[in-house]
Amino acid sequence: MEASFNPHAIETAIYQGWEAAGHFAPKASGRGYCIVIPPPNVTGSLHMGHAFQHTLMDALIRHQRMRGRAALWQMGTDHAGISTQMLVERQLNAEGKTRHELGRDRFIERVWQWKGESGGNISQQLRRMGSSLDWSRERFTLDAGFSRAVMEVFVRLHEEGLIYRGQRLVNWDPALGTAISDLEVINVEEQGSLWHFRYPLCGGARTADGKDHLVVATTRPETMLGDTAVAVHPQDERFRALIGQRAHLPLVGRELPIIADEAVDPAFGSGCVKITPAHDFNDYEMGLRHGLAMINVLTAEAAINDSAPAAYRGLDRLAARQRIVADLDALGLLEQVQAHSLMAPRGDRSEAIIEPRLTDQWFVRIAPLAEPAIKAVREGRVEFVPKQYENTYFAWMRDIKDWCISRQQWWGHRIPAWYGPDGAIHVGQDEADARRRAGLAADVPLRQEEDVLETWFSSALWSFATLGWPERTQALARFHPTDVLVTGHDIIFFWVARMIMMALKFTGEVPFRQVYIHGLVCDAEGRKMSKTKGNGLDPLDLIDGIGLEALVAKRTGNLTQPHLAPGIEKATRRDYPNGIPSYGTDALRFTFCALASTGRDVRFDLARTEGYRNFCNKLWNAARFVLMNTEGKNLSAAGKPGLPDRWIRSRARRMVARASEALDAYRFDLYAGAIHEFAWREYCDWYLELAKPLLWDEGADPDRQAATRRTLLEVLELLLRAAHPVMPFITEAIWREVAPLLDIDGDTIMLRPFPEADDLSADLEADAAIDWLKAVVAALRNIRGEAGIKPGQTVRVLLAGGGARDRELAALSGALVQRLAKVESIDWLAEAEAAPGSALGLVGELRILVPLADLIDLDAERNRLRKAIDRKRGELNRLGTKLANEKFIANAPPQVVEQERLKANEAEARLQVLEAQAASLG
RNA sequence: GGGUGUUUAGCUCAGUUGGGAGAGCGACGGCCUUACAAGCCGUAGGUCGCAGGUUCGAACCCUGCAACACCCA
Repeated sequence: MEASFNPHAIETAIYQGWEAAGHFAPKASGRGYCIVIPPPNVTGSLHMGHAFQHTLMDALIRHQRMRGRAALWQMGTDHAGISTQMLVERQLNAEGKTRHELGRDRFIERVWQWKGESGGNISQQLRRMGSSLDWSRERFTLDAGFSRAVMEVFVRLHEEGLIYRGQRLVNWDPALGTAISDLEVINVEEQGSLWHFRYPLCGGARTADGKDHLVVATTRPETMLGDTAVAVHPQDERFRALIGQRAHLPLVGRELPIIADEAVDPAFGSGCVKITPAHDFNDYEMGLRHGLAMINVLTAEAAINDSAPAAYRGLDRLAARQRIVADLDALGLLEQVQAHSLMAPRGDRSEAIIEPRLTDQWFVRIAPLAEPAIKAVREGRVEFVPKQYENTYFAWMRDIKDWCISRQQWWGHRIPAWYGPDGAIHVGQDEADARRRAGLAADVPLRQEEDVLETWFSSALWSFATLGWPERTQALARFHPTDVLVTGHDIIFFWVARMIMMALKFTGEVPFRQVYIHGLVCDAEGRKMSKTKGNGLDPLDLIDGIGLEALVAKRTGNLTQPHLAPGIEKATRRDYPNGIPSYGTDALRFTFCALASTGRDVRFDLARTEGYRNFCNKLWNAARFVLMNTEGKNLSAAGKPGLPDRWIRSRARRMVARASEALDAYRFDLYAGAIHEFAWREYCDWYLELAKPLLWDEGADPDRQAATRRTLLEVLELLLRAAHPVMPFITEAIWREVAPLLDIDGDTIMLRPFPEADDLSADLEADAAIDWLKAVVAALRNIRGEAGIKPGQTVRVLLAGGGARDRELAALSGALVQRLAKVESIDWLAEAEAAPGSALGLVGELRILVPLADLIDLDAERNRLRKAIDRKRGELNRLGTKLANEKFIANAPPQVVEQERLKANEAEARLQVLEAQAASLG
């Protein structure tokens, strides 16, 4: 083995070996265990969120695979309708072309071509993460089988009346030229204005205070072109008399009815509201209630259309806004303009301002699907981890709105509906099917719907369509419902909820039994990592390392807002003055696990990754040590293990129990902690050090030495298996060296069993003995450190006090103590013998004395004692007050009181010893 | 406006049914001890956001407040 850990030398080759050997496929027999990957965008690239969740999923899959389950991690990618189409359109634009010039078929061809070029990117990156995905079953939301599932679902929902087409007010993205769903709209607080306009009253009517006009306030003046009413609150005395009268719509010349509606807030603005049913969601509802006309005044590009007066036609909405305000002002109808902050709706992809717009769209009638999905969670058939997120889910599901599934786009599943010459709609799996269902002759001309389905419609089928549905495949029977879904809280509504609804509807089963919701990956300042903010990191850069200039170029290139580049560059140079060193996949994975506590967002901290890279190196070197001391040596199993051997096995049992429990509870942080603590703090810090003196003692019993060598190997091998789910590469590399020495069959650790705590026994005697030894060594090291005794210098030790148990343990472990604390001799002070001037350490009743002679600085020792005495006095004070409290004695459970008494006695005794020692030093 | 979460050592975070505050990193001091200086040994550092309450006893339970984050309208 190389002298230090070098991840590059091992990772790629190991992964290729696993893949070539087919180790990622579920084994033929055994109970199934399945996780479906949240499908990454097919042309996307790996970001920190992916790296995070794939680490967790891979740890779960590897753990279950090692536990003997037929573990399937189902791979697949998403066609990502809007973002992929946007990307390709941008490429076209760069060439000076548009998709419309190309036409639908050639455009789609072009997207497929792009998928062919860049679609392998994400797969390669997932491999670099060590993800044990079953590539042989890889699916794509637009592949033939999946598309069939999508068509099947659409047709059946339509047949049952759960999909309908209708004219509704939807969120319209003018930049993309398509409707989008409520979830794809992000409301951003922005500074705007509130314009107050006068609408003259018709027929000489007057307000209660004698005005001949009403005042309406709006943040979007241009929509006034589509006003069809003015509304007031029915109880509002100021306007009560005007209800049923009419107002004059300036610039347009229409007369608007004045209506009464409870939804009007009399306290907002003037108390009168202009109503534009075709361009505002509240107004739309009111329009339906009152049977108002709905006048669409915007084109698909959000310019003013021909329903408006000629003066405004063709103007962009913002230009029209200026013109209208100016014109009203000129007419003396602009009463005032107030600064006003408002929540502006923007498209999550395009960032364009969304316009509510009345269009024909396809919808899923969602309430009948939501009901069983709510029930499934309430009954615990789907369980959220952490449980908290169930409330989020319920809240959304309870007042869920019908789901707009049509998109005016080309890249996606084209809606399987055909229009007859009479405009009638015929739905079927394909055109022939539609004809057959409708009983149409072959010569009746049909025109297919132009719209495609939104991406989330197909992803909603992910749990079962990836497994072969609508065919009744073996995979479906074996792996569905899947065991757990691992995903971020940002897509509970987009995806998790919809999968639950669709799986219940079409398979009668929940899609997964548990949902583990992890946090989002944020930067050191706690901001969500994102490309546009330039604060993201590429997981591969952490694995491979990257120089500063390359990092700057990467972060500032391709920004959607190029003006941010200088700031990003500055921050990058500040945060990563030397670029990023290479940490390797295992260190990165370990970091993610260690940071993944209870579903909260994680601030990614490179210092942690560095620490875990060091941990990898530690493990690597421990293995080198073990191999050096075992290869070609006597490994006979004849000898009896010694106390340290028994102790480390006992500790290993505890580690395995903690690790398994943590993984089962999705506490990846506790799992990582259990591995880290055992490997470093117990196996390396203590066990290897305890093993050295025995291994290097030429006079030692060969069988005992062999027993220790075996223990070194066996516990290391066990540790590797326990750690494999989180650090697959390094554990595999080391395991291949270690396994042959133990005559273990098999060529990969990933198919070896995960350790079972029950296979190891707890050894209380060894635990106690080594605890004693550690305490004695710690006491000696403390004396040495504080007194400034040179590391190379040996000391003599006298033991005094203590009981029979201390004598027994000293006899057993004295030699080890000598070795670990650089002690040349240990002697017991006779009962009556006076102690020489010494530094003192206490372990229970046992006094550990290091005779001063000329070794130590007297002042340093006085100081040390004083600190110990102060600490002990403080403790005794606290206990004293507590025990003097009659209420405590009366009310606390007797065993607690007893426990406190014991502590007080012990503290008292120790304090006396310390004080006597202090007195003896003068 | 409604909801959820967070607030513990300089930083990032643990803290399991309420019973003497922990880890990693960083800091400080000392070490090239034949696996590892990506290491070893030792040390220091916290009014557990604030204010009340329940309790013999609160980081933990209850109430209010504040700051921050996210979700929804």
